[in-house]
Amino acid sequence: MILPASFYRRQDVCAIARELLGKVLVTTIDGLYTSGKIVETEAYAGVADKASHAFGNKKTARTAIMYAPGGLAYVYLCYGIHHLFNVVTNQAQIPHAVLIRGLEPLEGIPVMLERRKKSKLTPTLTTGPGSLSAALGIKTSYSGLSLLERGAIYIEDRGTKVARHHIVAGSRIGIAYAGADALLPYRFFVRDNPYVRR
DNA sequence: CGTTGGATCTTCT
DNA sequence: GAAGATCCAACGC
Repeated sequence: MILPASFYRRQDVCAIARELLGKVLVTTIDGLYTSGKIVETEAYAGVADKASHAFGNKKTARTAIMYAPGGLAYVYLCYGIHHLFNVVTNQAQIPHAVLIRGLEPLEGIPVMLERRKKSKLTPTLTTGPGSLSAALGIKTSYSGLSLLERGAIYIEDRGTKVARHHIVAGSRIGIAYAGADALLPYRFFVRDNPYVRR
């Protein structure tokens, strides 16, 4: 089943990030169906989190959708090249989000290989947030899209459970500028999964 | 195997 | 005008 609004609109963004592990991200973009199991996520805890785009209640044209009720996509461009896919969580005016960082390919693998211009399946196909977005066809133009219906992008629960002892928490990647907040254990991933960045 | 640097462009100062 | 929630090919060891 597609994850409902009640899943996304809870208070605890870290719990949501942890529970997204094992769920399936599905896209139908340019008429092509692709999917993959989520194996790595990061939580961004809104106005008090220095690593978040919404730190200090900052609102810009780009970050505005983070202030919408949970259940939307937040996609933005990083380093001018990479489209990073996030899920908006919590209630309206509380700009929490979860970055999807790693995916284990399930369906549409030939399509993903074509989009990444690769000839064979290796973990680099969908390891890392920029790579997985490219493989699934996600672009910044999809920012603000609802994940609650069977549209271009949604997230499903297919009954896959990740055992608690297979989930590891650690510090987030690439946010050294956030000072003490860079040390928070807001990154979650599946232990020993090849599609998690080492 | 570890390190380095180039690609590329939106966003905010 | 500078920096950024990155990736990977090309090196040197």
